[in-house]
Amino acid sequence: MRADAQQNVDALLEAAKTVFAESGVDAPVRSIAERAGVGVGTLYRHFPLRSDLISAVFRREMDACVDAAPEIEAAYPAGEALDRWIMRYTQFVATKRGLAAALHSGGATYEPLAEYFSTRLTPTLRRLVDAALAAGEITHDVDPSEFLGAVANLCQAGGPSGSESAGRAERMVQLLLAGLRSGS
Amino acid sequence: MRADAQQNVDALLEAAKTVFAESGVDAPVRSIAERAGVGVGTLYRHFPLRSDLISAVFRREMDACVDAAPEIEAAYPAGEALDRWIMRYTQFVATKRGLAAALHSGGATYEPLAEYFSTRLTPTLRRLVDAALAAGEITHDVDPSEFLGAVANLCQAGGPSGSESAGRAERMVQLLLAGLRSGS
DNA sequence: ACTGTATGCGGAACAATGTTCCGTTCGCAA
DNA sequence: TTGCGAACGGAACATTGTTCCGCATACAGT
Repeated sequence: MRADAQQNVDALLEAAKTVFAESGVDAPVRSIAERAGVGVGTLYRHFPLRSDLISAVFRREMDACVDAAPEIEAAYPAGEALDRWIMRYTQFVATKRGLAAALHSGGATYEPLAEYFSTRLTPTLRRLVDAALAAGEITHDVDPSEFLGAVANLCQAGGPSGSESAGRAERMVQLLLAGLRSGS
Repeated sequence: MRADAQQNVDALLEAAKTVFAESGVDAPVRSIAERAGVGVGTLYRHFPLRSDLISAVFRREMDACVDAAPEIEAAYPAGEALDRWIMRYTQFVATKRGLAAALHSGGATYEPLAEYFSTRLTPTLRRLVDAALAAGEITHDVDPSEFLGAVANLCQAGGPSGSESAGRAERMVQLLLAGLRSGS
């Protein structure tokens, strides 16, 4: 790869990270290209699909989330470890405005993102749930993929008018976790 | 109101209902106008905000959901009534592709819709929850507005690749309901 | 150092869609 | 029957995703 190309890729990733944080993943492509100081053609050359750019930006943080699991597992009993990791995950998703929506848009556009998402995160949750079940700390099993999707959905901002989102997502996720423990 | 205007409003509502069911609430405005046999100008005259059209289309069904509460309350014990009504609500939201997303888009565009949504549904859930609490059938209180928002979010289609949505939303909503009953 | 070429660049051009505007039509009341 | 103002239709404009292509240039080979 030519040196200038690599430079542009880096600039694009940096710009995208900033713009996504500011305006969510639905931010206009042009604004990203502009902030990176390149033309839209350049952006599309390196990231033919919008999801490629999103994937590239969030992949690192997803991995960080996965990597946090082992130490949480080591430090806490199975049930609490599950809770703590899910809250860690919740905070990750909650701060990425529009990530959840993109993930669940249904369209094939975001398939690769969702694919990577599941591939990395699902096994981690599977292990945590199995451990908690074995320890008898939760009573219900769940499909990890479904659960991750559900939490991501709950993290979406907004809500019928009144309720400000501060803590809303966390509370609902905790309710979901509580559901894993309810009798029968 | 002139007779032809009323006719067009009806045609637009009918067309919108069909198109929304087919393609979700994000369907192009033109396609609705076309199906109704009117120009887009006419559509915008009667429904200046996109949300006005959506509101008008779904208002009736929301009301039906609210109206279902009393008979459910009369027929079942408080706890089960809560469950049944929430599942009724879940099915309503789940079949309206994009409704939840619109509701939670955050933008002021959908405020009136969300407003109406909350105004009608929140008091209903408040009553059901209070009754279940009083009967000791659930142990946690929740903010009705938050809970309704959470359920709507869970009803959004899709999910990280693998999981087909058949029953996914229902399962997660039931987990949420179970959370209301968990110890402490 | 020089040069030729393939790689990469920028942005104009195209397509889809929401929204506005205005000349024209037509329902309805006098 | 007639006149007016409400209502109509769709062209025009704005925004945004995506493609395409003429031009610039990094880098290998000499």
